[in-house]
Amino acid sequence: MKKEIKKLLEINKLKVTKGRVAILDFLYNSTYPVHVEAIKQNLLADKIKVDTVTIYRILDVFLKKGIIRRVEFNEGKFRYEKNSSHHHHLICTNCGKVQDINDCKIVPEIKHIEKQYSFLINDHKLEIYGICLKCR
Amino acid sequence: MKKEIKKLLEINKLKVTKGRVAILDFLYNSTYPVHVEAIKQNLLADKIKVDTVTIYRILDVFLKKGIIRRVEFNEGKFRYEKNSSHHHHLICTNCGKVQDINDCKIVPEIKHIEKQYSFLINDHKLEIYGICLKCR
DNA sequence: CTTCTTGCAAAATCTTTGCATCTCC
DNA sequence: GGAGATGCAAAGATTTTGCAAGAAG
Repeated sequence: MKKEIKKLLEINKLKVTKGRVAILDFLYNSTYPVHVEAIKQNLLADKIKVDTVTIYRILDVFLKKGIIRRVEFNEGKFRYEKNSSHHHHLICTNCGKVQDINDCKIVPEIKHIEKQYSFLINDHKLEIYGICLKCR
Repeated sequence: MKKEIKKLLEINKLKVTKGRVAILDFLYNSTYPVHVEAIKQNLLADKIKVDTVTIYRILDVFLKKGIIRRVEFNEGKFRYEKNSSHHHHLICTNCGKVQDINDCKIVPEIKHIEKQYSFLINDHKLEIYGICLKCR
């Protein structure tokens, strides 16, 4: 649904351009965080040519608007994902596959840490590393 | 205690050089993960000159031997820490300070995820972001 | 003395910046 | 038409590689 993508851009006072629509569409349909290179390849597969620099700039704008999130999985580069509800990640250390975990059950423990360490906690990330079913 | 550092190198069949001793000493006395640049500055403060390339290579060797660990906190560069017992990190998003959390109470939840998602889990990382006491 | 380690130079990656041109509203 | 977005070139930052010289055991 391209309409919803456009609406999302308009709500955020961003001009509707082919690059922004395509990137937002891709990120909103991906079930895990992706690299800039993966974004670029996906656009190319749809015959949409957008310079890498522009991709970075579009991602920056989305990040500032809070539309997306930026994460790192010890790979030396960033991944980007839609800023949906709080969730965590399962990462296969063999094939690199990333899977979302949607039910976070550690909030009580986080609250406990907040008290214990006198931190004002805003966010937390849980990454779980292992071997996926296919790679066994 | 430089002696223990040297012993650790010998146990791992690594030649004892001033760079290795100094870096290992620094990492074992730091209470949180540090950047390459911080390592370099620390060595310089002790009048120990080691090329940045050499620092990377020393860290690589330590990583392969399992003496240290490499982590990322969404900063676009790696941090390194001694490979001590399992623990997590509290990160101040204002001043960048990182504090270790030594008691991990989420293992039962990890076990549950392992079953639920059919992953063979090897490791997990919990990062908590907030504002530290000083920065409030 | 032999193997492994280091330094220097250079390159590879990923990301950011400057500026002129183009596009959306 | 004007503000904002893009492409291209170039630069910055972090990390890796090649090779000759040096140090450890």
